[in-house]
Amino acid sequence: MAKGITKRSEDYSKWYLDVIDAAQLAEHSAVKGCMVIKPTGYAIWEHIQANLDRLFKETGHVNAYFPLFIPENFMHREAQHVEGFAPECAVVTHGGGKKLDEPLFVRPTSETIIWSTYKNWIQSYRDLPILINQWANVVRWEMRTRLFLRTTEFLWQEGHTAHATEKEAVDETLLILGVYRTFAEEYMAAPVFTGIKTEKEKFAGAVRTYCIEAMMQDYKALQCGTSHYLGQNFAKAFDVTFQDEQSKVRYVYATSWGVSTRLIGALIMMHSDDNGLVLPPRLAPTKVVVVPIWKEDAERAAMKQKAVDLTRDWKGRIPYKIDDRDQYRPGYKFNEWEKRGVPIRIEMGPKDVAQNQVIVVRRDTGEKIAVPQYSLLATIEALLEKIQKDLYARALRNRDANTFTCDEYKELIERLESPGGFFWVHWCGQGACEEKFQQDAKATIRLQPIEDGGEPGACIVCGAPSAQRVLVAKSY
RNA sequence: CGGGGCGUAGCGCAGUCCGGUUAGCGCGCCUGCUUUGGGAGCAGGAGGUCCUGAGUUCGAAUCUCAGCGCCCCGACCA
Repeated sequence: MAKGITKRSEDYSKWYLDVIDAAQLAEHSAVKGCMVIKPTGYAIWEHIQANLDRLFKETGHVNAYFPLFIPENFMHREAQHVEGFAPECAVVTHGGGKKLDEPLFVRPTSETIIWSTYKNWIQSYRDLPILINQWANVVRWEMRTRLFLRTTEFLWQEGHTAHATEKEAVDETLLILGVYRTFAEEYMAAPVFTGIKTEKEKFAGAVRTYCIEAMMQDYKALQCGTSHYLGQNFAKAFDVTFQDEQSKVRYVYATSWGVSTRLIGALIMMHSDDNGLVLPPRLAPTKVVVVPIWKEDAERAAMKQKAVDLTRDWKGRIPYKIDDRDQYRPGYKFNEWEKRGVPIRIEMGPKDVAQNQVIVVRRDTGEKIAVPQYSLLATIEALLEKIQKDLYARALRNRDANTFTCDEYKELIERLESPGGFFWVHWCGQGACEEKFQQDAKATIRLQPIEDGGEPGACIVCGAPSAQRVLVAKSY
């Protein structure tokens, strides 16, 4: 059916790239590792931005903007941070035709430039908390890139907050984790596991990294967002102190958190199918496309007019398009809008108009129903919500059906290889055992549960006591 | 950085081994006519630094040397 899109079962990786191409989301640029985000792809990002931005503001955050460039010495202030990020940074050595006295790092993340600024902003407990977010681009010189999932330059938001107490900072970290979870579930229709990264996987410079992890259709994990409790690491590195109510000088506590254009990759890999892009309605730039159909010239004008009349009161309620292009036939248009992921298509020809109805087609299921024109708007609004819920339910079923507990190491390695999935296993907490997953199956511990709760057991690798299970999977 | 593949029209490719007139094909694009309820048909047409540079030759997309770039697979990562 779908020309030009590789089937998921044949080559998942190729399918992913084909969907991006067919839906006109992005393409490779003249610069290695960097992509051009095309209007449709960028519109999805704008919807992600708009909704997250509102959630951030509802939880008390404000936006600001910090420089793209970071003086080299800032990067070196926090030992873990520089060790983690310096190898993948782009560095500017010349400007205005002259060699710079001090090289400037293109930000891979903004903790250092921001905390050097916060030092000037914070003297008293009355200056706290600072709850700032910025929408920005960052650069990480990755060796291997994939559209949306990992590009040299990518767009993201990064929140950077400053607090008087550890508790307040930890609460902030968890608050944002909750925001990310809500956004993933309610907007992306993406079920996610939340948890804590291992020492090996945590953010360079963090005390603790929380994350949301989602399962893609090929059963691999994708980290969709992170929220870091940074403790006093950056406050100490940049000497950011305040006087508390008792006039005592103390270091500030910090958090940082972010999601990126990678989320678009997650949307594609969770919901799309062999016919192209499938988008959750809440993030779809165009939610409904109306395709008027005609046979004769006389009908053409009438059908076009009918499409306009039909959608007259939709403005401001539903983003829609009328595809009345003369040069394409209906079949071509149906196919095109399927590839591009518009959640609902309305087919409207002379036969339907004669019966005061239209044909409503769901992108996610292909289901076609005849709907009376008088109730169309209400039907569509309800259907969009239903599609949103159904996509979540389908993704959840896929995850549940491929998430297992496992207690035999050999079996774990085999099953990770084929058919794959998420595996809850006991782990003793030692890095050596963690590395063994990686070596034997190229799998990693995606997260540890936040709450202790599960039954104790024995580490699946070494047999040492384990308090709880952790989630192991292959990942992007 | 290691392994593989590839640079020829907007896109996908053939031609290269074995040098030879005016460099082809499919898709897309433009014009016209017929079409239009699941990717239309016919006719005409536009579109090329054959990745770059040097060399060999009467003659190079094709041979030689050097360089550049991209994609895919691994190690690093949101």
